[in-house]
Amino acid sequence: MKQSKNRVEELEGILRDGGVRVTRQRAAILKILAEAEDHPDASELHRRAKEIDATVSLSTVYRTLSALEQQGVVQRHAFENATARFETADAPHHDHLIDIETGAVIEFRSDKIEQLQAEIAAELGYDLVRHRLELYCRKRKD
Amino acid sequence: MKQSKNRVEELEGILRDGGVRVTRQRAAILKILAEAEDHPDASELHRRAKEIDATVSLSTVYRTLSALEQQGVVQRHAFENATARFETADAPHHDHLIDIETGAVIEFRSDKIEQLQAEIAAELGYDLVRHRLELYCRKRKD
DNA sequence: AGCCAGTTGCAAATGCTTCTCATTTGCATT
DNA sequence: AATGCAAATGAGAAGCATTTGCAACTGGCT
Repeated sequence: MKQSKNRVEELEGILRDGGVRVTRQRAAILKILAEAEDHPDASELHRRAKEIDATVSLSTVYRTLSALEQQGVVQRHAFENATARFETADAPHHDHLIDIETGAVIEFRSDKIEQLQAEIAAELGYDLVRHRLELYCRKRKD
Repeated sequence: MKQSKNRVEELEGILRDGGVRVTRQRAAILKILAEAEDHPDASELHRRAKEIDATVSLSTVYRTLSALEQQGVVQRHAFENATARFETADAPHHDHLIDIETGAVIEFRSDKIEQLQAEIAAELGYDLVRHRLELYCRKRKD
């Protein structure tokens, strides 16, 4: 929260450097993204962004997310039968554990798994470009 | 191929036991699925099924696939920005490597990764229910 | 053979996402 | 500060894969 202003300015800089204009609407969306601790979808981002700038349209949210994705500052996730969800791409690579009861998303990282994946691809004669690993879980009851 | 007739009869038995009628259309779809060596999507299945029974509609393909999925004889996969693809659920569990140039799907299995996934979930206080692991790769050139 | 809930084909509806287009706006240049 | 213009915008239409409503059929048990 305290740092989100800096973070937003940093993101705006990345956009400008990439030749992408920083409009009022985009600034609002960036702020929301920088503050988000969860993995909101487009319409949730729209809902939140409208509180900063009521003129933001859903089209613009989608267009901005695509632009941000291309600039590499946002990542799009398509979890099981759900709409696309987004997060800023500042954190190092990680995979996701999804609570199938609440939809909550927990990030994790396993270097061992990362390495095994590359090995498997290599064995099959391929170079690993990217991967998707999602664990659908239920909170342990006991 | 030689065994697909038996396989189809087996699948039909599963359906009947599950209280699901085996109609002309469903028999055609089952045959196609049993013969498929790839991971076709709904419209490809439709195309193939129509060669056996021209009356099969795309709606029925979708409805049948849902029924089969519920009976546990078919698995649905939603790979990156693509339509859902299906395969019979007879083979033991495996994950998928997708050739990002051709869309080809290769199955693989790593007990080590399976085990690591369960460990990660446990560490985070969860029970792993199911998971999705997809490797998006490019064929090694050299 | 006859019944009747389960199935079907068709078309219309969905829901997310992208696109079209007329209008506005950022911002580099005067 | 005013100008020019490509980029961006809002609103709504369009796309696309998938689902659904409905009237007409049909498995499969009696």
